Amino acid sequence: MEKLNSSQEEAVTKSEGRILVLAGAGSGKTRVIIHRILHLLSKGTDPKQILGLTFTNKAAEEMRMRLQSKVGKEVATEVTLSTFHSFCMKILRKEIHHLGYTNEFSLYDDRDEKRLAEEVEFDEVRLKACMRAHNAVTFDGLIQLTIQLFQEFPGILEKVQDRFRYLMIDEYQDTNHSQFLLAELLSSKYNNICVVGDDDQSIYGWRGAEVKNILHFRADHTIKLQENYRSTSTILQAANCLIKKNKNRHPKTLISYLGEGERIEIFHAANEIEEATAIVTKVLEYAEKMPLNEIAILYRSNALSRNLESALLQATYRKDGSWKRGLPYEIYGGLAFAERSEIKDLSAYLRLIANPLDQQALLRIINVPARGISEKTLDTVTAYNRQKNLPLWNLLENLEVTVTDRAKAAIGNFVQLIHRAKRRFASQKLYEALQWLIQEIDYEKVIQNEATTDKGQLFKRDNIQEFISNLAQYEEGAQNPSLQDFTSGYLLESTKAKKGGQDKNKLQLMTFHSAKGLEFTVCFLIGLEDGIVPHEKGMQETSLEEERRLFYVAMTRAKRKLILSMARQRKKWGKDAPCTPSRFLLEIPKNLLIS
DNA sequence: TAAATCCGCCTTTTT
DNA sequence: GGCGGATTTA
Repeated sequence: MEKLNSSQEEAVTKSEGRILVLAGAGSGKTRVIIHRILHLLSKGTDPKQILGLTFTNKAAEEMRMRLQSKVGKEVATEVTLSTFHSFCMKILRKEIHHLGYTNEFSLYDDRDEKRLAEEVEFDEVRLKACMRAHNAVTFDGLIQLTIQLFQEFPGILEKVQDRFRYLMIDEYQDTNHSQFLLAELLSSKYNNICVVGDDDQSIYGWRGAEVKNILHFRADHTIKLQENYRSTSTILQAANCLIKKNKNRHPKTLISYLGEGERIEIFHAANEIEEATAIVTKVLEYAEKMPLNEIAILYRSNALSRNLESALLQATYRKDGSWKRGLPYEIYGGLAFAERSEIKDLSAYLRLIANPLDQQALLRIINVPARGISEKTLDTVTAYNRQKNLPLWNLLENLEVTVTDRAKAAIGNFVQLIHRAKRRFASQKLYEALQWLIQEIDYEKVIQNEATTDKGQLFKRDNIQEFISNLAQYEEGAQNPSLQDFTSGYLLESTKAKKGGQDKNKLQLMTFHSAKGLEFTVCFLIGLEDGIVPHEKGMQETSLEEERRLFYVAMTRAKRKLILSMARQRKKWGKDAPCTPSRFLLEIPKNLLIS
């Protein structure tokens, strides 16, 4: 695949105007984006004027690497390739003071936001006022406030427009309303915007993504990339037939050049246990012909991995002349590093030290470890603070509420602690101050309390060490290291659980959703029963289309071999329940299947 | 204040 | 069947 095909060529060279590139699964989307940038550069465009927005850091990073290999590091770093969120974060850290926040604002994650929303009884107006009082911004707020900034201060918008004259957006089918608005604002002066995506792979509607953005994009030119370089024609035909049933889509048909390949296997097990053991047996067969990480087992929901995991642990097989027990696997979708309680606690301390208005951070750790500030005391204090409309922190510093003497003393100690911490963080290395803080508050108490097993405690301590060294690393590398920058970076860079050892030779297990963008030689799709695929809560007309797209995404991950499985009976919340095959299976032509 | 028990729910999760 | 959140109990 050295040369670009004709539609890829067209997508690369149409560099002016509003361009819609409908990039089917496996059609060389990233390659087109990279070549587009190369094409712009070859015409003498200043790399600083090119902006590529992605959804994930991984995608941004991959693009940067591929660009770097073509034009070298120096030019590649001049091109801005970033996620929507970090792009907006950079702007807001400079300009948000125009909107009544300070540039030290905190980033609230979904839980922080939810808790606050409950507090104000889901009153949007009060919520927004509270966010400002806390000097905090939510994920989507990063984008909404950037829009607001651009609308209220056209001068700032124009500066940004003049800087970024060529805009490219990856995975455009996943944009939500504010991302759509942002893209329109950014491109409205020079009118150069190229959006790349696949409406058939829009699977995040439930998170606010709007397929209509890509379905109704006002395009000067639309280019369809329909040549697939990933899968056999059998797999593609099946996927094409399935997705054709959707009404809301740009019609397209993927074509394969890889030959027919083998037919799709269908396997109907008696129950979920037998399904799992049968799959493991088949995996062992394929494992003799290829590295394990070219094989994936995909499922609709995380709960379906359980039986597989136990079957994998029990699997016995011969390798290098001796018998082994337990097939190595890697499972995606554990708790992200930043979501772990010990990391959230320490981040909350850092957030509070950086931004005393950050009330969610304050409330999270005011009694962690337990220091005698009870829920009741907190209730009294927060009620008073709402009534007086004072920041909670100021109230704590200047306690004028009737609480018990014990509580008063405890709060006084806490306030002193934070003041001491502030001085520490201002006067020594951040990571050293953090080490001091962990000792000072005796966080070990929390670990012993929360983790009952030795293993669990060890895990938490490891995570904390990891967190400290992350801070040290950050401090080393950053231009102007700051706590708020560090803590929000943690949320923005979804640092997933550290990938297991360097041994890449592990079977891959993940949900359909997490498989998007990946490919495997052999794919098993399991639990293909009505109620799971499509999910029982997604059976209405519109969500059914998204469920179908999700199944389509899952099918098109397979390069050479696709195996579909289901059970006649499956334990549902502890009880056996009969199952019927997924209605989507009926949409695959029979001649492509074997059972 | 913390432990113990109970109740209600159950998807997917790019930042 | 199992987890998180709420409520009760020591």
